[in-house]
Amino acid sequence: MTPQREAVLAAVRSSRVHPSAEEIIRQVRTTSPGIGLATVYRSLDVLVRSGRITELRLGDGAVARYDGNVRRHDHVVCSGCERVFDVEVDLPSSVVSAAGGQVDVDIDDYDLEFRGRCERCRG
Amino acid sequence: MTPQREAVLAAVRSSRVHPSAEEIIRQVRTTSPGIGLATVYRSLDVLVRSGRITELRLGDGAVARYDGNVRRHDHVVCSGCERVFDVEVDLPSSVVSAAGGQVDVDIDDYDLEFRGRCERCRG
DNA sequence: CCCTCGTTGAGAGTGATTCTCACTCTCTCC
DNA sequence: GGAGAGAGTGAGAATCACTCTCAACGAGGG
Repeated sequence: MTPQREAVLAAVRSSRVHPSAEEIIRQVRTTSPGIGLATVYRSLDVLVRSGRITELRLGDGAVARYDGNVRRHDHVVCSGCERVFDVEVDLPSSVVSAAGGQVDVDIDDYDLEFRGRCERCRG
Repeated sequence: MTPQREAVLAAVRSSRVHPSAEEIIRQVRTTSPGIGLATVYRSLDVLVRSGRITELRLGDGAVARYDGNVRRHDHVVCSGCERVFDVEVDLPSSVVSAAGGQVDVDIDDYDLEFRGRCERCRG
């Protein structure tokens, strides 16, 4: 762990908004002004591979977002403002086994993303 | 609907592999050799907006894939070969309402993606 | 000290997608 | 049975998020 990687990790962990790489670099540069773009991307990659953060592809999937919460959880995305909220729901194992029963794949994980309108974006 | 859009729609509908734009253009050019790349992307956009096909972002989300099956269904992605399989599972409405109970969002849809290893990629 | 090796920052490169623009086609509407 | 308007097209440039390359740096071991 180099100071740059620590700074990136701290930025992801302290954010509540599932930040993109661009938001992370903006935050990190407030404390480490000289850090390079490539270093941030490399640090994110290292942190994802070592299980310290997770990478998310939400909504249209165009940009990667990062989550400092590595406990299993799911997301709700507002289709108006694209904000992302964490939720903890229990997917019955019968659902997973139902999926596994339909194709010859050993399922070991899943991603569940809900979509809707938040209170600000309704009406 | 122009001939180009018909050709793109036919290519997506006839494919069983959730094709990317690149795979679609390759297929479409076998019957419409002069079609341009931009036209294929524009046609895909029109078809998605009109609900005739759906766009998927699976796995790392780097490339968009398209699905001619617009009935609600979910996907299993092999983490080895990245092949995508359709499954029809029933997410209990209690799961959706549990998610909706945790955040102030009116949830109207969800995406569920399973990951695992297919029979070819095991071992 | 000095060497090695991993890491860094800058900037070029990449791949998927989108934009721009001149051109064409298909409709009206005289 | 043109004329003009508007949508759609193909080619190529542009964009965007990200990844690679490379020279320089820096900590640790001998």
